[in-house]
Amino acid sequence: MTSGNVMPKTKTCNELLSLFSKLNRTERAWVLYADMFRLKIKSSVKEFLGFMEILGIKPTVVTYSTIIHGFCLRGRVGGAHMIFSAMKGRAVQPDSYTAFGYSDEMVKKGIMPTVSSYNLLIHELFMEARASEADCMVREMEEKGMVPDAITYNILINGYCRSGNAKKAFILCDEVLRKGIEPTKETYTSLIYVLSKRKGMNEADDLLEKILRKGVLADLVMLNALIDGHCANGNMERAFSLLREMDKMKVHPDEVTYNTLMQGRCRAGKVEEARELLDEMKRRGIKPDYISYNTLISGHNKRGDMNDAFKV
DNA sequence: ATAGGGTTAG
Repeated sequence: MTSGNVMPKTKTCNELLSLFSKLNRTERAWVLYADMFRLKIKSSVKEFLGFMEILGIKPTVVTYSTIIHGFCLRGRVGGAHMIFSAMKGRAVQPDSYTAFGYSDEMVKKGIMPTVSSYNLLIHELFMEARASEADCMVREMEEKGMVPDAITYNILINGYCRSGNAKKAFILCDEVLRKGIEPTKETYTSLIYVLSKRKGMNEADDLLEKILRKGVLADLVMLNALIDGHCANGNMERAFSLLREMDKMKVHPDEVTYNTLMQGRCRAGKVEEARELLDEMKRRGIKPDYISYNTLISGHNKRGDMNDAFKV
């Protein structure tokens, strides 16, 4: 639990604790020993499964999903894919990872991928920019009679938005609505983000209005993305009117909001006005970060007034 | 029980 660079989440800890509480004293000693031991060796997952086996605790699909997640977080993508293949009963290369049950033995033990396991892998494929394979995964799920859930769709929509494929993202959003799944505010943020990046500011504004009408509360990240779109397209008036709307909606702007606005003003050659925003954010108790200063310094630099750049 | 989620510079 303590090894590695990934902090366990509360729920994970609860899981381990509940596991722990089911053990007798000797077994607890073994687990503690295992944990201590894991700090000194690399193959912690193998060890963990090994001790589980010794203790007669059978891993479930959740155990393996948790392991897949851990591998993804640590960038051990190959391992993640292999465990998933093993869950599907596909023969995997008999190497060190298969030693403790990552093999087609899993199917015999009744370990089959769930929607959650698929979601893990679909997300991983998007992180690796392997969108078409992610699509195949969804089809594979559906062929097996599994139903993609809201999380599956959020992964897909966000993935396509990040790669700039707005069309595909909107098609998926329609599909979600058709299926009666309620998109979340994060889904809409992804869509506003992609519209803003693709200069579709009218559509982005319309979408925000539609969302608000639906009763979904606008939030900071969503509005920041929209403000950035307007700044990038030189519509500073609209950007600032959104800032005022934020205040009205009691959504408190943060350093990202102000950095975005400062950048917009710098881009328009209004470095002094951008500098005023630095004071304004300080007055409002928002702490400028390194991006705030970089933005102003490079704004001055572009104009060649190095003295002012140093004053920032 | 495990899984997803967003914004700013260069």
